[in-house]
Amino acid sequence: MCRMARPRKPLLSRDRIVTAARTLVDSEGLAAVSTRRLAAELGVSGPSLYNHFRTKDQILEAVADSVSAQVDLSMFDPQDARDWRTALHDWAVSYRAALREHPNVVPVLAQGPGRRPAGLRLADAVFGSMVDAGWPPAQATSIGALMRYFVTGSALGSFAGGFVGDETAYDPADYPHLGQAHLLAGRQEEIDERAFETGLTALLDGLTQQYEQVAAPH
Amino acid sequence: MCRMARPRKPLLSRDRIVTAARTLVDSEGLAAVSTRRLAAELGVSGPSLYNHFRTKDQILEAVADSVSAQVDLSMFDPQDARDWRTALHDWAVSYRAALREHPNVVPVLAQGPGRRPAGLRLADAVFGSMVDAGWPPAQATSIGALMRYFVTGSALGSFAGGFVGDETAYDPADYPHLGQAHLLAGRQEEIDERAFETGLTALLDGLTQQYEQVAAPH
DNA sequence: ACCTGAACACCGTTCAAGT
DNA sequence: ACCTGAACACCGTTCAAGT
Repeated sequence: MCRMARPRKPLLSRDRIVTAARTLVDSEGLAAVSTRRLAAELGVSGPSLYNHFRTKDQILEAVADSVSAQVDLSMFDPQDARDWRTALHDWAVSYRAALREHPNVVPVLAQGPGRRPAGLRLADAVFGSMVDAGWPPAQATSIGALMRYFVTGSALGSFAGGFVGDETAYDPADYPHLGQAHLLAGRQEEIDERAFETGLTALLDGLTQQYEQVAAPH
Repeated sequence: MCRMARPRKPLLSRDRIVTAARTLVDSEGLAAVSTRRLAAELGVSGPSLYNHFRTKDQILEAVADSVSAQVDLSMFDPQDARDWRTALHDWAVSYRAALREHPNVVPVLAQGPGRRPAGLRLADAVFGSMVDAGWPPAQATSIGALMRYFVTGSALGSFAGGFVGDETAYDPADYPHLGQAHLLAGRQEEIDERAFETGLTALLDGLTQQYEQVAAPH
């Protein structure tokens, strides 16, 4: 009578599902992620996923959070010697690099609210570090927000990638200043990188100016 | 024998479809836009849309472009007296306002490449104006890109909206600095607005510093 | 507890047929 | 040219059934 079932350990776990979903969205895009396709990738039937997640959207949220979790936050550790400006710069670079490794996930990450644990950890670390550096709390909140705007915006859509390489694509009558625009297409990585660095430097320079007026070093 | 058909004028047009799609996405979100639903809203059957657009995605692209078209560009007119910094500021404000009126469209707008006519007109106007103001072309390109990053990022996901209003939501053990975070939920509009203005000012302050070094006033 | 197949109410898109 | 209904190959999700 010893027929207690359950030696057969579970085929699925939240972790296995998230990993498979991230792999799929990385390689084939958001549109390729259907519950049936994802389940097939995992060797199970579609409805099985619903034992681990309530909806497909929650799977994608978990994927987004797993990307946020890859952002380095060590520069905000209290024992780290970096000043706030350097810490913010290094964080932004690490943040963007993490998103650029999973560009197809960025729309989910950028749009969904920050209810995800790893997203909250980001917000907590930058806020705490800025306050510790002497920024008033309201300003520290703004800094977390505006850095997020800039980094997700830069990771979301390539600017240069939007141009086509065809020399005849931009009629001077319509776009008088885009005569060289077709040249952007071939160097999009470089151009987006430079724009990101230019913007980040400007942002930090501007914040440094504000800091001198409002901050109270503790 | 005078039976030439076609007095019955077309029921649909690209314009009517785009307007209906924009209304639908504004009121019920991107997910509510299906070809069948959109067609029903227009009083026709689903496949009719394919006489005017090749795919549903192209309908959404056209919606995105119609939003870009609402961005004011008059501050870049050569006869406008505003200096480059003021023009850039006013443009960013108008740009963000247009996106905020159609928040559900922003993911499409931010992600899709800038092949859309109105999107190209934006890029053309800001690039031309910055070059005219004395910025080297490579820098003018960067400015167009980084402003787009910041504005679309700020319109895409509310920062403050990501927090819940529940006081017990953020365990201090997990998020030591988010003790007041639940207060953000009630004032998200104000907080996002302030973060946008703070970031924009920092960006323009920083660019002004760079301008003094690199630009050659003509 | 966790997985399955069947089923429901949807999708985007194609196509032959009508006017 | 422009619209239709029927059809194809899909969707997300629920649910009763199995172990």
